Amino acid sequence: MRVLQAKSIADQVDEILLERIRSGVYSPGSRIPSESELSDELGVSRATVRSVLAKLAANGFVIRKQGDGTYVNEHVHRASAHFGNLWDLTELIAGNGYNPTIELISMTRRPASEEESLVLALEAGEELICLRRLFHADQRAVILADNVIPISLLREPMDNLDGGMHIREILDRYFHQKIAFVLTDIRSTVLIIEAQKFLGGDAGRPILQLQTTFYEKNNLPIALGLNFFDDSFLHLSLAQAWN
Amino acid sequence: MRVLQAKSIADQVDEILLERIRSGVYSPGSRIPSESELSDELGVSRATVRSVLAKLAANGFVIRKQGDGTYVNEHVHRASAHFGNLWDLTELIAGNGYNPTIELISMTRRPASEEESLVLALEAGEELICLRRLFHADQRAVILADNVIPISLLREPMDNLDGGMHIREILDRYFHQKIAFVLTDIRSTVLIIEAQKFLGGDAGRPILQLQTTFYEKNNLPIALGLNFFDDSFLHLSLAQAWN
DNA sequence: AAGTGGTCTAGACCACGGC
DNA sequence: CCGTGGTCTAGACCACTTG
Repeated sequence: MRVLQAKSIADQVDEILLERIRSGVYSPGSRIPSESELSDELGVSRATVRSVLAKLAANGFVIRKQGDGTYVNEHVHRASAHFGNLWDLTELIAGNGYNPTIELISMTRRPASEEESLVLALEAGEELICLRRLFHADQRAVILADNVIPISLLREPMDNLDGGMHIREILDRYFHQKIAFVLTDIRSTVLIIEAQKFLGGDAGRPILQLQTTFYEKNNLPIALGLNFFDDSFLHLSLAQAWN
Repeated sequence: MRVLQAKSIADQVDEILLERIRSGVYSPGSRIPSESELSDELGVSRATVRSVLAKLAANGFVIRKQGDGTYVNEHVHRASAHFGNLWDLTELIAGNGYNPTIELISMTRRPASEEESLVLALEAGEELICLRRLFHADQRAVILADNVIPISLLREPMDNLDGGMHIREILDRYFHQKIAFVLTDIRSTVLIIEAQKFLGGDAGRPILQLQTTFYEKNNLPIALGLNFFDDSFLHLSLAQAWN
């Protein structure tokens, strides 16, 4: 009996193939079965197999060669991030080979700054909920993540907040908002004292800063993220297929 | 008479829709015609229209709402980079609203370092061709780009090299290599004196560093890139759709 | 020549949202 | 209810690579 909603056929095929790649059933550098063979074996149409392989290729897991076959990419394991989840910090930590945990530092409220009001399209003085969390990779603090959300969007009481939730889950559960798309600015900055308290090491050293704006489907901004990212320990590495 | 190879139907549809979005025929925030209407108007199947709309949505140009319609995303103009071309520096400069130009600083040859030999899978002491180029945004130097390629891959004399060529074109024309996929590490560092000579400003200030490894279709590394990126002037901003 | 991936079509059914 | 996008199918033809 299924507890959760059934997944789409394509998602199931995606999981099967990724599992085979990760477990080595399809070994690095080797050729995997053809589209026709996979569609026969899995009992789905070739179009469905193709849509999955296209996604895997775009993320660099496989390399496709017309007239030849589809091969497992042996270098993609170096990548820590993939398209569509650049702002998923737990996956980023896991992609670096560490076990991610999230620690809730504080949850406060304060009026929005001028810049925040502008970006979030708020009236002057509207209040924000500020979430400060610390992401650990195997016990080591690596990302300080601040998120701010207008309090006017709050729909459910935020008692007993589980700090380990993904920002997407928090927005869904307490604000009834679904993320439609995301803009991420990647910047280089120096580690400020306030962040150094959490991340340790030398203040003033170069560090990555990820500034994220979350939008819902009607193009309205619903939240901001400001992440200080210790890239001396964690690598931000992107795989991209050509075409 | 066509001079170049005919483009695929999907690519043509892609160009048409992007042009309509950019020119405002489909104005920001408005709903564009449905899949059926587009397939009727353009004389292509709905599946083809869908594949194009899926690509546009993944890059944030449009937002799709089941049961409602497809809308032009009014915020995507802030993005300067899109998936699949993070390493395309001229597009990145253009995405920031500047006119990109490339200046060839030097072309030299030297033996590979130990690390380079490792990454490029070379024998000890093999020689590299080193290309140093400076990317300008409206006359202002913004990216110092070094590329190294094993000399053993060279297939054509590199006389009269056009420094303005894309690295992909250089690899194709002079080395007969086609890029299959790319790994890019994004790091934060401080501006070293050697790069400061070209980029100006204060040495020691934080700066982005993009380290790229280029692979051909057989999983063999063919080139490296090391880009110093002045993000105090140019923004690295990525748009991502949620699903 | 045979087999692969690349492209495209026509049509079916479903899930969702606005009217 | 109707129209929208989401999913999936079966099949055709093409372009390319390899033996």
